[in-house]
Amino acid sequence: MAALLSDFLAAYAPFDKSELDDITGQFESRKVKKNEIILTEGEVCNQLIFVNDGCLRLYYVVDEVEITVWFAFGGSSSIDIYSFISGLPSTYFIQAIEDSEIMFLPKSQLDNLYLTNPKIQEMMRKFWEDAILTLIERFTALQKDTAEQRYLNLLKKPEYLQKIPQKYLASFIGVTPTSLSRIRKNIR
Amino acid sequence: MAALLSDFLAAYAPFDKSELDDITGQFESRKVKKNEIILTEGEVCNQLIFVNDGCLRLYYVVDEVEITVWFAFGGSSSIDIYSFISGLPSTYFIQAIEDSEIMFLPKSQLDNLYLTNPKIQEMMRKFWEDAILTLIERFTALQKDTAEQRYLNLLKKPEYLQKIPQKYLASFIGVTPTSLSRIRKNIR
DNA sequence: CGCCGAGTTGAACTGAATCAAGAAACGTGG
DNA sequence: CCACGTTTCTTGATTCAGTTCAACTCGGCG
Repeated sequence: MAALLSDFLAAYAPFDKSELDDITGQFESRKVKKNEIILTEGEVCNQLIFVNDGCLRLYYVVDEVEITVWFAFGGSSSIDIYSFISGLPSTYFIQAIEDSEIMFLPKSQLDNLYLTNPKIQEMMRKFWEDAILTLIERFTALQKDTAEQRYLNLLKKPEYLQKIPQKYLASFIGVTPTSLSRIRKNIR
Repeated sequence: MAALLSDFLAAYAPFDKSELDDITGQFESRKVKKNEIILTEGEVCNQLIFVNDGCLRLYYVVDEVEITVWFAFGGSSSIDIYSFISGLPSTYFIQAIEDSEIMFLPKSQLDNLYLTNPKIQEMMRKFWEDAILTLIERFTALQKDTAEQRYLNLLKKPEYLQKIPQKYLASFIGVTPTSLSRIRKNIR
């Protein structure tokens, strides 16, 4: 049923079966269509969003141009972390790249869980630790790698190339679609 | 005595006085001279480092060139977060920019604290949340602001300009010292 | 079949890097 | 407290990676 989500949570803290059932039972499930917007700029991201199946992308818009910063595939989470933590209105959108099934838990409910089960603190601590490692990797890549190197690294993740249109991948690695096209040409 | 550190910890979880004394008592204190290296590339960063007084910088080296990624003033922490979390050897150096007094807590001791006081989980969760907000802000600035805008933002933090040599500030905002010099020229 | 969005390609442009040389600031020892 | 050497900062000339704008091609879908 919520096996993927259970596995996801169990990776962060030593929950037993009944705890996992209790926690996953508090998530609500929802199906979203391709291109549907799950979070809009200006809203507060006050839900933990977990992708059961499909793929979401997180992006922001500057001067009419969309900058994609993250993709979430089945088995992973998709949140505007900044808004979620700070409680401030989001500057991001979350959109389904394909028909997807998502599970979400309101932050208010998470706050309750903090009080009832101390392992939730540990889970979220480790969840954030994971997020930090990813953020630092991306930050460093942006600072010290060339666009071509960043694209070569992307090639190691075939699921990205299969599912995600090139125009989204471009801003994800920090270039324009035009440049990404040229990078691909050079590599062949 | 360890008042700064107490305040720092208390900002993250509702510790009472005796808990704070207990925790801060487990930190060791050390004085370091200007230019002294506290963490070297290749070492694992297995200590929480808190700056009591002075200023440290975190940087890495690519092709003989130093890239500074963070400064820590008195009252804040200075860790290679990536190595600390992952347990992998660090790719960074931590160096004192001026004579400083630091306090540090080995990770093994932090792991013990996790077991003895559940509030420590909460503290570290919120500590990471803080770190994430900072990381995202810097990531976004690097992606969407021009070098000049990033410098203008730096101007809002006078302590940076006072204490930190320009050559360190340059890579911190993602440009070469040469470019920073030109940016400053244009602004006047 | 025709259209429309995605991707490619070319030409011109631009922000920042690089390389090199000179000026200013700093600190260390006499 | 000054003099000298070293480091930091500035400035100029050139190069380069990546952007911008525009035109064209391709492929899928109504």
